[in-house]
Amino acid sequence: MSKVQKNKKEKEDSLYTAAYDLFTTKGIHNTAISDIVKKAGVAKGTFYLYFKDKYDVLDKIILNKSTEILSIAIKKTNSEEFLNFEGKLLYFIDYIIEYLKENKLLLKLIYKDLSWGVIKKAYKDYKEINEIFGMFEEGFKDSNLDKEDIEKVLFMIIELTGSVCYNCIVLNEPADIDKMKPILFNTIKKII
Amino acid sequence: MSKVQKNKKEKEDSLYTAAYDLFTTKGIHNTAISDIVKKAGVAKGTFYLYFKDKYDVLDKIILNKSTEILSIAIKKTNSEEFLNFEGKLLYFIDYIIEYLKENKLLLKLIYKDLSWGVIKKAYKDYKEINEIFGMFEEGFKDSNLDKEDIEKVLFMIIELTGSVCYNCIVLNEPADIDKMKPILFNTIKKII
Amino acid sequence: MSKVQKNKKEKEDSLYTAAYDLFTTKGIHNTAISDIVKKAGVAKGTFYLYFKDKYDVLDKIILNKSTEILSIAIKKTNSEEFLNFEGKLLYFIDYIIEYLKENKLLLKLIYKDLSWGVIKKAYKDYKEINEIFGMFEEGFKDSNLDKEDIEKVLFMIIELTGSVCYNCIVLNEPADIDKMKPILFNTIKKII
Amino acid sequence: MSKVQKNKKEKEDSLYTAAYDLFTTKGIHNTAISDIVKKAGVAKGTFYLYFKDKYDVLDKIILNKSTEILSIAIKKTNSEEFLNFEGKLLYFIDYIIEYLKENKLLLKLIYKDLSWGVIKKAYKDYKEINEIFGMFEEGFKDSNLDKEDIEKVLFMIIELTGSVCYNCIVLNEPADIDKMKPILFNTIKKII
DNA sequence: GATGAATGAGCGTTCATTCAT
DNA sequence: AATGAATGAACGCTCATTCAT
Repeated sequence: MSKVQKNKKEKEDSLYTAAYDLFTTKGIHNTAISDIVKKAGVAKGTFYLYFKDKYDVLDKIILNKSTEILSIAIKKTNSEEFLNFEGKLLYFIDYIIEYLKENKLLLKLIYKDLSWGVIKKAYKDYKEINEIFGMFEEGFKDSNLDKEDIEKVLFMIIELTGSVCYNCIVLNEPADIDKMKPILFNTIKKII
Repeated sequence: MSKVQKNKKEKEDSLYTAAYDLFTTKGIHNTAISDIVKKAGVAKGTFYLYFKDKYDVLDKIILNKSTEILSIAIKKTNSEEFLNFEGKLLYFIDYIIEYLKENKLLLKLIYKDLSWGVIKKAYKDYKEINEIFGMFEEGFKDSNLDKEDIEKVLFMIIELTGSVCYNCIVLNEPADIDKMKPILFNTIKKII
Repeated sequence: MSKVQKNKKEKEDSLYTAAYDLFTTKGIHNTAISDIVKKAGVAKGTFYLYFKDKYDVLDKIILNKSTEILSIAIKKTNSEEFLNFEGKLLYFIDYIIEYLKENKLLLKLIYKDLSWGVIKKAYKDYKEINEIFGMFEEGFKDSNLDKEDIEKVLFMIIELTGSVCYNCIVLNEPADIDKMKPILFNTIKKII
Repeated sequence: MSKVQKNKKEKEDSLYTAAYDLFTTKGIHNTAISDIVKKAGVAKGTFYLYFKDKYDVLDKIILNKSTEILSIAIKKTNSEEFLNFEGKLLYFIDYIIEYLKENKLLLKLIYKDLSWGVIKKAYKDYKEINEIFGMFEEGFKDSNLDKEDIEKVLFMIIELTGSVCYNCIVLNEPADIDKMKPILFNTIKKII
């Protein structure tokens, strides 16, 4: 990588980092582009060399972070041995919950704008996300559900888990995440 | 009600209506207070006699509309006869889904800011919402779940239904709501 | 006029005056709205209560000033006695030339954006401008030209006079206005 | 011409062409230097190797194009035979009008900034433009006008023609150019 | 209670210009 | 000679909020 290329990468990265820090601490609404560039230590115009507007950075951050989490979780899950699919899935979900428990601000940021569409996009572009679908299909191979229905069940489990995480971790409603987990896991067991 | 009081009520109502119309059609972000007062046909200063700011109206609208929907649904459900609790619950949920299907813009508006906290608040203040909890507790009376756990299950069913409605009706992801319904109902059956 | 109305008029007038002064001295391109409001002694937002943007004030200034000049000139001309139409027309034109000679900056400002369309607009709205057309038609009543052709001749005389004024007074090209006048007048005599 | 010099010429030409295209289609105000270089396919810095700023290219374009038109018109006129000076002059003017009728965008671009000064400059530098003055002086040799007055008459005819072209072709005011032509030609006949 | 003119901080965005490569 | 990433002053414009009437 040339010196110029390296410098560009550094600027872009510092903008990402600054935006992420401000979005999570001050909120998206309260973060101005001038705040981001000030924190990143670059000129205002530089921002527009890399991003269209505030929501452009946000979208890219959400996609990156979401993919990162799922990627780590699936990698970790695949490195372990399980008796059955149920155990594997619950381990995977538990890993994500524990991760988000430690990254409350990240959870707050990504949940509101994380949609099934984003996940589907990541699924196409990233090998690791693809593996989640693979794991899920494998787990359901003995059932009489077709591929589309399996996807719908996965969608519901993800949405349910996401909702529970957001409400319990961020809002502490209706209960603490640790108190909620057994019920959630029980529910997921019933679903699959 | 005196003439003055009636006039006040009219102004407040016109502000509510104008705000609701603009929020649903133009979006919250793109609606300014000046837009609301122009549409409502009142002076700018008048807005501040009734509301703190834009988000104050929004919160009140969400609370009102949410309560209204749930209230209608529970009233309708109570006017019918059912063989068992499962049938009753699914009828109740189906009614809400069908309602939101017809009111896509409303769904879009309330979902993003509808939290368990709002529902809990409505539950304390409105008789009809209270009945939903009553119906649910009644349905679980034979199980060995305590009151808190029952509430958690209800919470999950509501969150799951809300997520499915938002994704399928507003975003059409991962499938049309009518294609998703059987899976959702099946899942709810498994949960209870 | 109420106090509020008077105050509004004052603000608008001060914006007009400030804009005119800056446009003529610094040029349109080099005048920012912040300059105008600073000079006018009002807040930035106040500008937008009265005008759409910089070019909105400009258009209105051009229309006002143009109408004003023509209005004064026709009034003055009508107060004098003439042997024939030719004398009357040349007096009218001479009056305008002398006026613009004393108001070089105004000439510079209005010429570039003064079009026949603006004059036609003023002709419909202002009684005095209308009289110019009347005077012209009266002068041509013995010719065999129809109304439309008379208008075309008037148009050419105005354009020619305007061009000569701008070039000779503002740019001093190809000669001083006083040296050019005889040729211009001679030409106009030939035209009518 | 060396390869390097050829390359330089190519770059400069592509900048001219790009600027001309953008000025005529998007307008001068709405064309940024970044637009020009993008269209020309050169780097931003390269622009400054050839031009001072946006108005530098503009001035050069106006001078080039104006000279080009006049040059073609005089060449064409000189290749024809005429009974008298009047016929020759009107042919010359008509040629220019027809040319501008087909090049509305060019007319729009050059008119606003085309001054007698530009023509005088071209007259000194370009042989063909010089011939126009020659033709004119030749045509007036029997009158008792001195050289300076002849120039003034020429100036007025050019300004009048220019005004009529701009208003009738670009703005369609006060009439279509073809409807205006007879009156214009008649007027010019009267002037000379 | 109701008004709406006035405010001005603050926003996103542009773009001519520079200069190390 | 050519590049194009970086700059940052400057801009137009918005809009929540105030307050004299």
